[in-house]
Amino acid sequence: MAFYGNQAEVRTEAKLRVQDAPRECHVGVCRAYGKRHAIFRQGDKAGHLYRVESGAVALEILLEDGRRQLVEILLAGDLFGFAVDGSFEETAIALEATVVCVMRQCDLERTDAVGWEVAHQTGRQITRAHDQLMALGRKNAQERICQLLLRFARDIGDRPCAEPGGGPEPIRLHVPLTRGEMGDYLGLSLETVCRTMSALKQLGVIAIGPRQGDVTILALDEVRRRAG
Amino acid sequence: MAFYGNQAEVRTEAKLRVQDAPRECHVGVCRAYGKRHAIFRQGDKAGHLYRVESGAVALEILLEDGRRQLVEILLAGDLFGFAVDGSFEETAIALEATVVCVMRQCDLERTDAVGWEVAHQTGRQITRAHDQLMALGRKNAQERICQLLLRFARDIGDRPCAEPGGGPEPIRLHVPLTRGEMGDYLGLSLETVCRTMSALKQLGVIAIGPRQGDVTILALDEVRRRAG
DNA sequence: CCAGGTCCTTGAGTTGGATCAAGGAAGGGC
DNA sequence: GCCCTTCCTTGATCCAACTCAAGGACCTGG
Repeated sequence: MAFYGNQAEVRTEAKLRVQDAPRECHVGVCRAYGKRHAIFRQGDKAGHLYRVESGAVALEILLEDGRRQLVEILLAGDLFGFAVDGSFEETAIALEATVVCVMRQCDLERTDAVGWEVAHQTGRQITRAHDQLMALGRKNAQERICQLLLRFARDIGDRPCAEPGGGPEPIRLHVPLTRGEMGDYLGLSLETVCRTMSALKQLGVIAIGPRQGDVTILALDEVRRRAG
Repeated sequence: MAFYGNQAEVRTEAKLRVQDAPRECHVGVCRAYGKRHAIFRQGDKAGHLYRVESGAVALEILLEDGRRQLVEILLAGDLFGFAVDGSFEETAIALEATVVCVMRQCDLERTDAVGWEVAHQTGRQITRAHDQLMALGRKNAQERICQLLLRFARDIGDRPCAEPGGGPEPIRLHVPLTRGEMGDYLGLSLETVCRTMSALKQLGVIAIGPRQGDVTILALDEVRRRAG
C-alpha cells in the first residue's frame, strides 16, 4: 500500500492548511500530502475519486526508458483519479503542500446527480487537455510558456477581461513547478524553459523572483498575444 | 446555422450506412454526415451531446495564423461535444461517411444515471488525451505513428493479447486520415509522416496500400514495441 | 479513357530545441 | 553561519523534424 505511505511525515508542514481546507466533502475524507509526494501511482488499483481542496497536483506518465511527461496540472476544485480498466495510468504527485478529498466511487454512485457534477468536471478537463495538445503539437516554446503562465494567472487575479489599454498593474503569481517540471508539462527541456523565461524577462514581459517559483507578469496583453 | 448545413448533400453517400447504424438512441436523433463535413464548429453555441454511431470524427482547433491541430479522434461509441462556457472550443469533422446521434443535454440531465455513463466516457477520453500528450511531448515520429496505428488496430481485430511468438497473421486496417491529417493529429508535418511510414514499410513492419488509407500491420509486436 | 485535382513520396537544405557541459544562486538542516 | 543539495542559468554543439521543391500515384467526373 504505497497509497497512504506519505502521510505521516507530512503532517507538520501541511497542518496549517488542513485547518482552512475542509469545505463540504460530501462522502469523502480529507488527506494532506507534502511537496513531491505521491497520491497514487501508475498501476495502482483505482476505485476512488479525488478532489484538490488546496494546493496543486500533477499527473505524470513515465516510460520505461525514463522519459517523463506531466499530462495534467490540477488546482483547487479539480477532480482527478479517472481510471479505465480499474488501474491508474498516471501517477498523481502533490506539487506543494496539498489537501485532497478522497471519495470512494461506489459511494458516489449511490448519490444521484453526482454523476453530472463529475461529467461537467471531466468535460472541462478534456477541454484543457485539448488546449495542451494544441500547444504540444503546434506551438513553439515561447507560446507554450506564455500559455502556462496564463493558466496560473487565471486562478489568482481572475479579472474577466483586461482593459484594452493593457492593465498596467503587474500580476504576481507563484508557479509551483520547477523549471524541469515546467519542461515536462510543456514537452520542452528545462534548459529551453530557462532560456525562454530569460528571453521574456529581457523583453520586459515578465519579472522573475525574488524567490524560486515567483513570476510577475508585467505585460498581460503581451503574454496573451504570445500564448496564441 | 452552419450547424446542420452539410446534411442534405450528404444523404446519398451516407444512406447505406444509416440503415445499420441506429442502435438505441435514448433521447437523441441520428444524423448522417459526409466525408470532411463539419458537425459543429469552433465558437458554435453548445447544448447538445453527440455519440458516434458509425464512421469517425476528428476534433480540431485552429489558430488565427492557420496552424491546425487535431486534438481527438473519435470512433463508434465515443461521446463528444463537451463545452465549458456554452460554446465549443473545437470543430468536429467527419473523417468519412459518419452517423452521429445528437442528444440535447437538458433532456439527458432529466434522465438519472446518464450522468455516470457520460462521466465514464469522458474519463476514458481524458486517459486517451493523456496518452496523446505523452506522445506529443516526449515521443519521436516513429513512436507517435505506431501509437496511432495501434489505435485503429484495436478497433478492428480486438484480440486481447497477441501470442508471444508475434502473431504471424497480418492485420489489415483502414486509416480514415490523410497523411496531412495524421500529421495534424501527431504534431508532425505531412512529409515526416510519409517518410516515417516509408521507413516502417522498408523495415517490413507494415505494408501500405493498395488503396489510399489502407495499412497492413505485418509485425504487431514490432509496432507495439516502437509505440513505447 | 482521359483530364484535373488531390494526395503521396522523396530529396536538399535549414532550424528550433535537445543535449552536453559548467558554473552560480536559493534554500534547508545542523 | 556554513555546508550541501537542489534548482537555475548560460554557452556550445548537434540532430530530428520542418520547410521548400519537384515529381508521381490515385481517384473522381465527364
